[in-house]
Amino acid sequence: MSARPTIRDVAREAGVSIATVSRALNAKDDVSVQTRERVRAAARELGYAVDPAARALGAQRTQLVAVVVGDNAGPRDLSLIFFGKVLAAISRRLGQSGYEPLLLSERDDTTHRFDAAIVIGIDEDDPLIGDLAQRHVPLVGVDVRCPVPNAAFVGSDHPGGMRLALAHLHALGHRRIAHITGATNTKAGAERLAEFRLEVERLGLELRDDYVRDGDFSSASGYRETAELLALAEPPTAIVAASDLMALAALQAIWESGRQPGRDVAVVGFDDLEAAALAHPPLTTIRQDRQELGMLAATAALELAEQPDATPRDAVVPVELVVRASTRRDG
Amino acid sequence: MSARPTIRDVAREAGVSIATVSRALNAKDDVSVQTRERVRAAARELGYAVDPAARALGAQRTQLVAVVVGDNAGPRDLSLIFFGKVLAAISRRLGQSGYEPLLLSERDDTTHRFDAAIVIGIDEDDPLIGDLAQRHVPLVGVDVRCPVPNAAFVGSDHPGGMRLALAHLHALGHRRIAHITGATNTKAGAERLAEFRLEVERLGLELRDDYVRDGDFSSASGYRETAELLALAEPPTAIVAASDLMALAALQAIWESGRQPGRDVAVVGFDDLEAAALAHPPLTTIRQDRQELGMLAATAALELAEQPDATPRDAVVPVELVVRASTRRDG
DNA sequence: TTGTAAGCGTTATCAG
DNA sequence: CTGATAACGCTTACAA
Repeated sequence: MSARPTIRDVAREAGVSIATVSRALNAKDDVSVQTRERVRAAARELGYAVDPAARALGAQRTQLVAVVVGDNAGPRDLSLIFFGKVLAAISRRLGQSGYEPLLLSERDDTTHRFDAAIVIGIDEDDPLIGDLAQRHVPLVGVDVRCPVPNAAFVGSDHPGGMRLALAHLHALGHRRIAHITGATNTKAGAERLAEFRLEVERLGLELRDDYVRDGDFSSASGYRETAELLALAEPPTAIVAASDLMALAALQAIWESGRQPGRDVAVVGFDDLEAAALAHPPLTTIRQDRQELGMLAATAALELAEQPDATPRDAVVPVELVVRASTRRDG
Repeated sequence: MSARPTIRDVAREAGVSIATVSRALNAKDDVSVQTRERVRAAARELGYAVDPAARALGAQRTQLVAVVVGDNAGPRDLSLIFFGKVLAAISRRLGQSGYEPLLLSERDDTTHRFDAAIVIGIDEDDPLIGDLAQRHVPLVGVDVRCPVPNAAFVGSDHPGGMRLALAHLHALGHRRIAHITGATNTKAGAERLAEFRLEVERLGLELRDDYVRDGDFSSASGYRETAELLALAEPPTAIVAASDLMALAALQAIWESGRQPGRDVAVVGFDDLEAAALAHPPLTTIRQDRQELGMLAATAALELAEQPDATPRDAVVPVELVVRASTRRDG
């Protein structure tokens, strides 16, 4: 029994034409309130729901938002550690407006059509961005500034985060502060590094080349560079790592050198992953509001999907210093 | 310029009818090889790609697989910590076959249509499962046994994992072993608990009620229950936690009690999250092959999508004991 | 405010 | 093996 009811069934039930049903259900303003209510009642009665495929074909909109999670912040699965929460928030926000996220692989043949796309963790010069722009897909970059017109941007306040970290350490009396960078082909990595340099000068500290170490967000690089730092003739008393994963690895390297993190070397991370609070000692870190990031990205995508000519506005999400024992002398 | 080419353009270019184009492109067997090649060439030439909406309307298949990540393993965002990697693998595998994952929220109005669904981290009696089954959507459960006919199952070997953990600890000489359970409304939580009981008996150890503590996978519960265990008159010498998050929290509680994890109390986790190796001491754990889990789930979904009457087969993915310092006396 | 009817781009049926 | 042609279910001018 029960083939899915179509718009025609609803029309019959409500005693109107299918065009009217369509209008009523899509909340067009040119339907009388009465008819609209009657139609809606009929639809509810029959358990009718628009067929998205038919709608897509007829109206050229799919109610789908593509989400592309690249891997410039670590291999793709690692990126999902960071972005999982963002993804969840995106999904939630889109759902509220009757949209749904389509999870795209970066090198997908991208067969499906969608009304907007959110890109995360990909490079600014990724050809994907050009492709999408050319197809007139409204774009939202999360921590990615898409170099095309009409793309929205949502990102964390990375420079602000670095300032918070350095101010905190400086206030604790640290003067020899090192930075293990993230991948500098990402906005997060590049901005944190740039601000580190500026702020170190601003604080009147010496900007030593050997205190700026190339990492790539991965724990492996964090471990490696920390070991190098500790081996210096004059090791730093504090390390700011551009990711929690690197910071956790730093703690490990510090323990293994016979020192005690917090007491002997202070460590600050970035992100506030779940594991940060569970570290030993618990990790001081710059928390990013991943929930808010996702919410804003989704909202921007919806706006652009519904009026592609709207001028996309940038959103910079504040970050927060979370102080834990890894920067405490009595750690 | 350049409206997307349609099947008609390809037909014209190749000098055949649109019906033939459709057949050729869909690899039907009733097209001559020559025509097929000619059509394909024309399609490539024009940069033609099927419009998925039109296809969905005509053929009743969307090339979409819904992925529902519930939150019975922690709030939704937390679940993504575990399942992010699974998700990535699903996405990759689906992409290979021209399908794409649609990320559904559990309480979504599920407007979109899809050819199969993969459910993760939801309860077996979640109404969603019934809904989907009724709509004749082929189902694949990851660590969820869907109580409907024709649903495939993919899961880790939880009992095997527990046996590995206990055998390891027993071999190290531990006799007072406790378990902090996961949420027992999940297969992972329930099976690990059940096997813990069986195996403790099998090893000839005493099965003490106060050594079986109710957790829910979250770090908070891990911390709480570990503290309780340490406060016992006769605390255990080893703890098996049903998740790494709980195990990491256990390490913390142990440190804070003035004991040293590994030396004084051994800890084994489950999952092998990225953070496990970065803990202090690094965490011994039962690694789940999340990549394989996702791959198998996607493969099962594809099979069912393409022939819904195929008998779904169960897949149990082996787990692996990863020994690190948290079970080493010299930890 | 509402109805009629022409697409939207495929797939599938049925002749040929 | 190939070609017409009728669905598929909806949106949207255009008319009324």
